[in-house]
Amino acid sequence: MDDRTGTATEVWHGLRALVLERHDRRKQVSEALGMSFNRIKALRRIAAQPHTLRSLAEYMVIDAPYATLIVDDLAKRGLVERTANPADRRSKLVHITPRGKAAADEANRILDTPPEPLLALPPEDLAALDRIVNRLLD
Amino acid sequence: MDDRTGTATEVWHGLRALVLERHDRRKQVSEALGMSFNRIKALRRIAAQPHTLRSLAEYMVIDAPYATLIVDDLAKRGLVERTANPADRRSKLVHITPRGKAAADEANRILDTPPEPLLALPPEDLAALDRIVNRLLD
DNA sequence: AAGATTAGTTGTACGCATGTAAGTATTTCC
DNA sequence: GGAAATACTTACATGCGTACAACTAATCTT
Repeated sequence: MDDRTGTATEVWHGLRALVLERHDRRKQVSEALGMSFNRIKALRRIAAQPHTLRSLAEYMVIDAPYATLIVDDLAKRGLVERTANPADRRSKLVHITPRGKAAADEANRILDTPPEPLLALPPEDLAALDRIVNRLLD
Repeated sequence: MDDRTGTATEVWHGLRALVLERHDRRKQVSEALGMSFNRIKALRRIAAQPHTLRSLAEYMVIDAPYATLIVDDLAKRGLVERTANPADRRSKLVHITPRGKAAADEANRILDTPPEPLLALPPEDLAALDRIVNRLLD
């Protein structure tokens, strides 16, 4: 392993530690909303835009029966609703309810709040990080 | 939200996307080793150094019965062994076997390999990222 | 030495994630 | 118009993660 790969490995290790260990909020948000993280993931997705069960399943990388089960659960909680899809009467559009929107907002608030050390970074470091992360996502 | 917080939020979002979505290897490593990610986490920890069940449970943030279950499973696979703890005969030391070490190495190889975009970064960006990530971990 | 504490195990229970099979309604393809 | 494909649902099975109660063995406290 050359020096370059060594540094990259160290950086990758650090990034994983930050996101998966040091500042993981998945348990916190699950407890706050009283549902599994997978339910929350589906809820946030539906809050962003209505989905058919099929497109939701694709996004979540789950099978159709499990998508049905998750939407059933969210609907039972009053957070989403199934409506007819005018474009294809086989499928149904799942969209967010006001209560669901509030719950999704709360989840996003918890998940998206940057960790304190990130806010404490010198402005030039934060700017550099922003630029580099965006490059990595390209 | 001021500009600073806005940038930090965007960065945090990007970091989460990189680690949790774009380059998540947890499923891959689970399939490669034929065991759940939690088993692999315990295996890697024991490979790094022997642990009592108690210290393993503490590290994993699980309760004692589940620690017993995980170690039972790893032992059944021939990856770890329980030995007497000379310092305290109530407890047992769980240490890695040669086969377990090989499995842990394989898991680490998969998990620690930096994503391609990280390796493709200009050297000065990689160095800056290394410095900033280490600062975030302080 | 007796009682309290600690380490580990066993059993039991429940929710969640995942997969498979089978069925209905609707649409698409020929 | 009939066959095939698609969207969704229902039912069932299994492994995993989490929690709690009860138990044994060893150690610590006083």
